[in-house]
Amino acid sequence: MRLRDENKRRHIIETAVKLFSEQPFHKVRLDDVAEAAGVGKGTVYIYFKNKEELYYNLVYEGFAGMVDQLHVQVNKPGLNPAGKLRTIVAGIVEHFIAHPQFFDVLRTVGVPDASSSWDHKRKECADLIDQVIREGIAAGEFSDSHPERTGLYLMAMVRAVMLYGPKAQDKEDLTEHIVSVLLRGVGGKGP
Amino acid sequence: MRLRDENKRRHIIETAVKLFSEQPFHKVRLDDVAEAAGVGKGTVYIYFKNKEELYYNLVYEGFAGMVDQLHVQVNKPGLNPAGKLRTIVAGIVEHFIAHPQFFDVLRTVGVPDASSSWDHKRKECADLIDQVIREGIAAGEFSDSHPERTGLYLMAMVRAVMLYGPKAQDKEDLTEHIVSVLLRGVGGKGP
Amino acid sequence: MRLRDENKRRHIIETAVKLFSEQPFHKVRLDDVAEAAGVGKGTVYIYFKNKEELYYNLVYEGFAGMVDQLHVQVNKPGLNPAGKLRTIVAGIVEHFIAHPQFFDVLRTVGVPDASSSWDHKRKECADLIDQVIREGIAAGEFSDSHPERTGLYLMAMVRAVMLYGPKAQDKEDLTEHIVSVLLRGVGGKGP
Amino acid sequence: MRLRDENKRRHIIETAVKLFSEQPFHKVRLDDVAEAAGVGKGTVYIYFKNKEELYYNLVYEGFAGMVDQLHVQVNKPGLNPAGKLRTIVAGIVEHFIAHPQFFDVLRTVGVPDASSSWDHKRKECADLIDQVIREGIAAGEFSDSHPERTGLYLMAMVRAVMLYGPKAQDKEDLTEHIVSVLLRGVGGKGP
DNA sequence: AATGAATGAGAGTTCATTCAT
DNA sequence: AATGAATGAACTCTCATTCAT
Repeated sequence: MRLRDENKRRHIIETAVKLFSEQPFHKVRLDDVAEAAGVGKGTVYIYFKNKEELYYNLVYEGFAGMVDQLHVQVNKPGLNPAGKLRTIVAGIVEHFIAHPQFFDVLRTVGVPDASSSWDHKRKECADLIDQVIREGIAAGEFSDSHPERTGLYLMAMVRAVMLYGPKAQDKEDLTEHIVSVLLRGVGGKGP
Repeated sequence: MRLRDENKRRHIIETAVKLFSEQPFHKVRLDDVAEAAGVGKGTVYIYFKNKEELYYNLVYEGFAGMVDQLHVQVNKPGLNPAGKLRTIVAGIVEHFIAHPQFFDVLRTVGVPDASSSWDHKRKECADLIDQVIREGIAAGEFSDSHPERTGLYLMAMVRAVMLYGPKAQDKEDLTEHIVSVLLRGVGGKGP
Repeated sequence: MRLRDENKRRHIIETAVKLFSEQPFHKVRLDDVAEAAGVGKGTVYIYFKNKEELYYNLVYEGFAGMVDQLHVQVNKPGLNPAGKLRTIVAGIVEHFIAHPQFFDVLRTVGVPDASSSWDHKRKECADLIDQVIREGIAAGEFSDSHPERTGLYLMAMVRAVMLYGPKAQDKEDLTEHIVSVLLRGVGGKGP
Repeated sequence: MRLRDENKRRHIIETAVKLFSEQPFHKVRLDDVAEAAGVGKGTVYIYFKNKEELYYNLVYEGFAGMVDQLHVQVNKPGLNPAGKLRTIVAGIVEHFIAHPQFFDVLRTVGVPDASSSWDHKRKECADLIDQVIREGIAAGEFSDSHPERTGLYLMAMVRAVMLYGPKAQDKEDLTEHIVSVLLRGVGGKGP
């Protein structure tokens, strides 16, 4: 499994993402992946040990890219906790509007085992949100008895809307609504 | 596919739920389902058209049972909108603590296509929440620009905590936290 | 509910013997075996774990049948040691003239590992010969410093002639020659 | 397929002999041969047309070397027919004790087709023995109705002991025993 | 109705061979 | 000449589905 050409690897992954988002794992044939990527079937096996590993890599790399981006965006100076939260929500929303297949991919097979680097990255994302909330609590702006859960909530909310909500969503509107629910809840008097 | 023996049908479904919660769809063999249920392979095909249909039935029936229960509980007299919301959250949390495999099933395969009765039931659940929120808005107690999304949020939040949160969760505490985030958000000053 | 059919098993084995005798192991495709036997590919896997096991069974059962026959024939009353030796040689020669593929099969892949039941059966055959020779020695008719080797020699001699000798061999003539070499060697004066 | 570097060719063959003696033909991958020989996979194809040809060459060259040696040894002056026979047996035994993989190779795959130069060389060996026996017959020392078979017997006897006999064999003892069986048989009274 | 032996399309995977470098 | 990444035909094997009993 020598990786001569990192571009070819990326190309195979990107092709596979497309296919796995259209059909569940067991209906995507490796032949199709190879053909769609314009490489031989054996070539896929040079870059990935097997079909599962291809799939896990594809899931992981997509998600990891997003989380890495979030880190950068959140740490830009001049953001208060609420601004950071909005930045995170906006980042996640943006990412999944740009890559609508991603949640589909997660949906069709699920997730590797809990000890995987994938899970680690998801935790990293949850921790990022957790920290922002704790920062807000420390600043006296937030109040949350379980910030660690709220990170999970946030990701789940985006996921749910992306998967089950109406297809065309206004990016800003969606971000605002999630941020609003997260910050103020629905239990206030109307403005 | 007329169901001769409703008990046998239920038994097959319950056995299948267990298997599908442990492994992804494509790794559960119909042989295994039949053997675990203690029936012949052909018998499964008497009750279900094929593997997919078995799976969809199993997902649907679990979810449908929960939604039907929610309807009953929410319509009990003497509940204000916030109380209804709490009832719904508590119902969903309770159901998935009692049937932890159910979300695992959802995780490992995903969901049938959008036109299915399954989706219809999910919409029914979302609508139930939607109505409660609109009721709250009408009563001047809630404010939400997109109540239809909030139904999705609620289900997603429970799902996320169940799947990715720590294993042992206190049922009341979890319910309270979700209700609290939903009603007041995290953006308030601490008490 | 059809029952596992021992006849079908035998039929598959016999078909496979034919194919394995015509081509080396790695050139015989399981598809061909199934097709030639007139059964589905999967059926072969019901009766045999995999291609290797099919092959080993086929080798073993052919050889075991011969050895069992030899036991019977040698123990017929009224045979002196030389007669027993002749009986064994005749038996082996006869068997491999009747089943010319057998040695071909052995030739094309060789033999399973030393601990197998196959090896055990070969040893049983060698021991049978060994005993006959020791019997002859005890009776003062034979003399052999290593009777255990001579069993190997005998089988090898038949094998060599069958594999590398001229195709059409006279059964009696061949038997006589081998017996003669074994009993008197070639180092005597002509008659 | 012009051989640039005869040393490299020999090195590949010797490496391959080792691998083919450990596993049957279809389990030895050309990758393994190349890697074990420390050359690129393509390099093997410079020296040998394909895997089969590599194998045949390896079998042939090993055997041819032995036969050529036998010719030399047998034609040394001062040997009577029995001495020549003993020389041949000793030569074959010696060769296969020195190169135990060789028979393993024969065992694991068998032999190319009958028309090959390999078969020719085996015939040459059998003829050598045949001639010695006929010489003995002419000299009134031997008697054999089918000397052409006896050549086959001799080679087969060595092969059988090498493959299936106990691992550690005394070279002289083994030679003596084979010669003794060949010359006098086992059918004499003890000394 | 119930069964499980039989099926065979098609899956994932391997590996001898090629060929651009 | 030497290489090893790339190839894809062909492999072994699986498993959803059928159907004779």
